[in-house]
Amino acid sequence: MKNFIGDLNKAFESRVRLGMMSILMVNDYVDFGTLKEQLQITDGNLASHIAALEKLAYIEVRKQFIGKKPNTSYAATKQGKQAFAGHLDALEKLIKQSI
Amino acid sequence: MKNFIGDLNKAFESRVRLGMMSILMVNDYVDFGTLKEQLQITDGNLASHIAALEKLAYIEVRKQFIGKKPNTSYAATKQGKQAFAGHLDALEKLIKQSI
DNA sequence: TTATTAACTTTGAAATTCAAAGTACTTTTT
DNA sequence: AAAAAGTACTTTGAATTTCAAAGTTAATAA
Repeated sequence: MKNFIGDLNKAFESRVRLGMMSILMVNDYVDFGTLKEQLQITDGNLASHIAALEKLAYIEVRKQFIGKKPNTSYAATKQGKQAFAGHLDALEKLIKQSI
Repeated sequence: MKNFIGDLNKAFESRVRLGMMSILMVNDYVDFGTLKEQLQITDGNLASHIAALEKLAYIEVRKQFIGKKPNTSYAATKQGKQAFAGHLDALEKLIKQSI
């Protein structure tokens, strides 16, 4: 009976950030509006989760204009992907030992 | 790009409760001291997480004496195992779509 | 010029998590 | 017999986290 919870990354404990990273693992540059829609949260809430992941350098921001509209997009950094993969690893181990 | 975070169970967002349930999925009746040692938390903290899961009827309590020492043990209920399995399912989907 | 849109920031409240200390009851040690 | 220790808590309060709502900025559209 081993204990894997020590390998879980605190940054990904929240379901919102779990969802965000999951989306950003397979999509390069997803914009604010899309994230908001996918995660079904208010923009203030999303902005603060983004800030948390950005502070850890797990995601990066790209600001541009599409046509004449401002568009902010987010992508997982290499570090972010690595960290998230590690978290998923820990989750998988936990799942396996739970079966 | 589907979104699976809606299927995650809020009761299992905390790593402590995640760890507890993971232990109780494969071990029938684990006692307070063992859980405390495995999870590396204070007894007050453990007690409150236990209370949370008990309130949801995800775990049940058995109080007995072993020799002359009081011994309190916990087991996952059927509902608890079901709920946890559902949570792990959601996590697995999230993991799969993140690869 | 007023309204709208995008992407925030700020504020504050609610919820969560946690450690520390206290408690009750018993057993062990001195 | 008295003091110390163990088990399993409960209570308290503080720190952290999460969240929604409202306000902000800057640009565009009506």
